[in-house]
Amino acid sequence: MNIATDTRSRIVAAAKAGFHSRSYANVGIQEICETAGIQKGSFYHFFPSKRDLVMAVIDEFADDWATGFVAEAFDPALPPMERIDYLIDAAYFWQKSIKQVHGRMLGCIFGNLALEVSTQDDILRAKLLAIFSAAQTRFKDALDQAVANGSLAPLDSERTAEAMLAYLEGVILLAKSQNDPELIYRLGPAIKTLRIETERA
Amino acid sequence: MNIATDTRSRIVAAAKAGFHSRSYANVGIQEICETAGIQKGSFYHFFPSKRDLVMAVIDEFADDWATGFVAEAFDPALPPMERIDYLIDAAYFWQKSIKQVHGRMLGCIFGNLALEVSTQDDILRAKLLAIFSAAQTRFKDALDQAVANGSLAPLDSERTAEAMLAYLEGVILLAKSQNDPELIYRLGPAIKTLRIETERA
DNA sequence: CTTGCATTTTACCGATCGGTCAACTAAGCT
DNA sequence: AGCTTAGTTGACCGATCGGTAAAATGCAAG
Repeated sequence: MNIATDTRSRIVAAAKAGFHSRSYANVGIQEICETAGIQKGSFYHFFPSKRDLVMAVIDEFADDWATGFVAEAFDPALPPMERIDYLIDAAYFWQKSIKQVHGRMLGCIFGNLALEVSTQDDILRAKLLAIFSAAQTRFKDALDQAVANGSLAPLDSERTAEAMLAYLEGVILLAKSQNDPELIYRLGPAIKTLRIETERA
Repeated sequence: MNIATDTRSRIVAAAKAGFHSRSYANVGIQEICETAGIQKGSFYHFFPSKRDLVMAVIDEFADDWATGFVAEAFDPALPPMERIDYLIDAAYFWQKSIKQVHGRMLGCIFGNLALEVSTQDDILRAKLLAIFSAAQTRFKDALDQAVANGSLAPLDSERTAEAMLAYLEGVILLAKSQNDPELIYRLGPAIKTLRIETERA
C-alpha cells in the first residue's frame, strides 16, 4: 500500500468517524484534516469537494456493512427468519459497542445522512436510496425463502421487506434519541411481526 | 397582539420553515432574519442564542402537532384502533401536501432534529425525547383501550406503542429519502400488525 | 543526473458563521 | 413634560466555512 493511498484512507477514516458521531454539516474539512494529520491542500488533492468525500464515506460504510456483520447475518446457510433475528442482534451489539467506546449511540449513518441531506442534494439522496434498496432486497430474499420452505405464511414480501427496513431504521432512530442501545434489544425482535398481505386482485 | 410578539413569531415561523426544509445546521441566523424581514440585533433581543430558537421551534411544532391533526386522530370518540389508522392517514396527507407546496417531502421535524442534534446536545435531545414519549403514550392509550374493549388480544402495550412510534418514524424516514409520500400510504397500515407480547414471569 | 509526476505544505480567498454592542426610536406611565 | 423600557437598527467581532493556487518536496523512470 503506497503512501498516497494511506493518506486518502486516513482522510476517509477521519471523515467516517466525524460524520457518524456528529453530522455532515457539523464536521468541517479543517477538523477532518487535523484528525487525519494532514494539511488542507492535501485533502483537495484527493477530493475535489466535501461532497465527494461524503460519497466516499458512504461507499466505505456500505462496504463495511455488506462485508461485515450483515453478510454474516444474511448467511444463506441460516434459516431465513433467523437471519432477520441475527441482523437485529448485530445492530444491537454494534450500537452497544459504539456506545461503550464513544459514550454515545451514533445510530445508522445512512439514516442520519438521509435525513440530513436528502432535501438538499438529490445525488446523495439517490446514493443512500440505493443502499436502502439493497438492504430491502436482503430482507425480501429472506422472506421469500421463508415462504418457500413453509415457515412463513405467504405475504407481500416486497412491501414487508420495505416495512422491516423502515422499522429497523425507526428503532435505531428512537434508540439514538434515547442514547440507549437497549431499546434495539427490546423492540428489535418485533420486526418479525410485521406483515403486509399480498394485494388481492 | 403587540408588535413585539409579532416580530418574535415571524422569527419562529421563518425558523420553522427553514429548519424543517433543510436542517438546523444549514440554516443560519442571518437567513432567518432575512426571511423574517428583521435585523440580526432584533433577533438577539428575543432569543439569547440559536439554540433557544430551536427550542421555541420545537415547542411550536409540538403544539401544532398536539392541537392539530394528531388531536383529531386520537379523538377518544373513535374506536381505538381506528385512531391509529387515522394518524397514519394524517401523516400521509400532511407530507403529501408539503410536497405539493414545497416540491419536497420534508419528513418529521422531530425525527430530523433528533438524528441531527442528539449526539451533540443532551438538552435538545431530552426535549425531543419528551415529545416522542408523549406520542408513545397516545399509542399506548389507544392500545390499552382496544385491549379493554376486546378488539385486540392482550399484549405489552407500552412496548408495542414504542414499536409503533419507531415504525412511524422509520416509514417517514424512508419516505423522505425517496421523496415520496406514497410510501407512507403503502407501508403505514402495517403498523397495526406490530405486536410485542407481555413478558412471561 | 535529470526530467516529470504525484504528493504535500503554506498561505491565502471571499463568504458566512453565531454573537455583541452602542446608538436610536417609539410607546407607556407618571 | 420627563423618564423608563421594549424594540430596532446597523456596524462590528473573531472564528470558521469550503475552496484555491503556487511553491516545495519526494520518488521513480529514463
